[in-house]
Amino acid sequence: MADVELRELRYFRAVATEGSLSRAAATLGMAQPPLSRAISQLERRLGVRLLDRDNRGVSPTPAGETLLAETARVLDAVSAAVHRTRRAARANPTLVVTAKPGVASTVLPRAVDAYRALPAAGEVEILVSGYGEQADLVRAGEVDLALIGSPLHGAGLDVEPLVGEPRVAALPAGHALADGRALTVADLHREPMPQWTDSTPEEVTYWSGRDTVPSSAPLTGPPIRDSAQLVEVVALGQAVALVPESLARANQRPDIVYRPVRDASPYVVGVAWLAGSRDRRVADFVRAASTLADPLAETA
Amino acid sequence: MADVELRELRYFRAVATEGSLSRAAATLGMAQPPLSRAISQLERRLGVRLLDRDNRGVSPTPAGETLLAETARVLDAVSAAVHRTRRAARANPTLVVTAKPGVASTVLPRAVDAYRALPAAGEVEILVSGYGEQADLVRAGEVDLALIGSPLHGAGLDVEPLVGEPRVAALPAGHALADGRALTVADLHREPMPQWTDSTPEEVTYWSGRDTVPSSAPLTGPPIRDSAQLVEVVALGQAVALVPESLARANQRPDIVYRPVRDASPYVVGVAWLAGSRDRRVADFVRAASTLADPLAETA
DNA sequence: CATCGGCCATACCCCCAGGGTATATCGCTC
DNA sequence: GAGCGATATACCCTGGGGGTATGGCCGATG
Repeated sequence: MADVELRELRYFRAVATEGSLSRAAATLGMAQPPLSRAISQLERRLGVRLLDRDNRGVSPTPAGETLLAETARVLDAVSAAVHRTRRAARANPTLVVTAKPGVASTVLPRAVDAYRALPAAGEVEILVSGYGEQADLVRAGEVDLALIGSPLHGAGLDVEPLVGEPRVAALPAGHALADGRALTVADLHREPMPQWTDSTPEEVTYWSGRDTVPSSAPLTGPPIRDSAQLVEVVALGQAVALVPESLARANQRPDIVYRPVRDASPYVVGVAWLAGSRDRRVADFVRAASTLADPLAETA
Repeated sequence: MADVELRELRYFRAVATEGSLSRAAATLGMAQPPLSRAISQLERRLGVRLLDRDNRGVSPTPAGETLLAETARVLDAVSAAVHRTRRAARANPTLVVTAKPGVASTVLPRAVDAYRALPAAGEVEILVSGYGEQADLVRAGEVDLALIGSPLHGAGLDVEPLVGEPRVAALPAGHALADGRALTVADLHREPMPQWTDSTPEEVTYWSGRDTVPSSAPLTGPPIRDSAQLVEVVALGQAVALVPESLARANQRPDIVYRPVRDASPYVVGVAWLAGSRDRRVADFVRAASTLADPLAETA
């Protein structure tokens, strides 16, 4: 019994995220009644009420919330299974490794070169991916490895730190804190700081500098999606930010000053792969990449 | 397209592990032809040949091997989803935490007490589980947390070390190394050491002491399944072993002597939970349990 | 070398679960 | 109370998943 099927989970996810059976049916390309039946059947199988219905739609019960989270895991795992199996079938299985734009042209080539120097090295393919999607690509099995930046914690991923660099404060020119003194993160806690959209609690803590120095001050500041926006809002005087030194070097401009922050944790780039992978080539790559490690990485 | 269904994965797993369509059909309680068709269909959907057939059965191709591994992940995730959802539906969701026999009566009660002392603490249920099945219970969603022993690495699990203790050498009375000198793991590498059955490479490395001092000497020694067997084979002079100090204290007997091993890594008990869990109670439990942490745990 | 036995693939049939359409029912709004 | 926008129910139909029978292949066996 309780032989849940993927179709039911896909349906449930659609319904729970849409908040409506009829809308979900539309996006699934099917009629509403069978969907209604399928969800009821899923509830019967689990013996659990998953949705509260009323006349304006549906909303997940607590049990439904957990099923929704678990469903994401399952569907990720399925997608990963399909991708990995297909990739494994190719004659010369290629190791696919990804990174976001900046890292892809700096750290990644060094790591790839280190791997290619191994006697047992195979083909490597580099995929440049968008901001924040590296972990998903690994989980979905579309890539074998990803270089990700701090904070180095991804659910379901194993991570090995590679290289680190200090973080510095980015201040609008003429800001009160820009007078030349060295700063501490506590100085920044009372200032508005940019908020990355869709960020996890860990990311919020890390980018606000609260990973080393906790603070209960409210988090304020303009929402941003990428580092170009970050530079803009700082230049406009809307916020101060804690940024990797390399970003500071790449964005020297008269309306922004950068200052060291003594007690900020460093920005670390690490290599991540699916937790528990037994793939020989993945292990080789990680080992080769680790030879790039510098001492700063320890403090991640 | 490529809408793989769980039924197909369950079938594939059965076939791949049985090594035969007809035997798998029997264990699945169905006839062989539909199974054959289902597998062919799965291969068509993936566009990948999964099995090599011959007249004496089937064996997985490399792609089939990866699919088999991925299938385990998927089915684990599904089972976890079902269990967690059902548990979440109960009125007062109980936090279920497990440990193997020894740990369940020593470290676990202390951790549970620390959690119960929290103002927001809820119900806690303790489940005593068998050797080596703790990680599976967490992955399958049957428990929320597990106390596991070194080596603290479980695929798909997050682990926080709690308490550690040194490991000592267990030697047959009269053994050449039992003359009172302090030992190093290198001394043990040339001796036969018990081999845990079904152990992962990490476990083999850890229990042979090769995690701190590598060695290429062949691994020899009698297979064992639990610590009672371990004590027996040492007492009989068939092997020497590296064991936690607490096990040594619990098994004082005239035909075994225990000796410190200076450079052996400690035995650490940690609390493990599903990687990336955002469950409030799980986080509370881990935080409460961490207050038990002692300095030795750092070296895990 | 003819036979047999085990195994997988194919052919063919049947039935039901999953999907469609039509409609009932329920709350809210105006 | 009429209308609207939801979900649930009733009923039908079809595709595919499962069954049985059988064919083809290969190695073992006398």
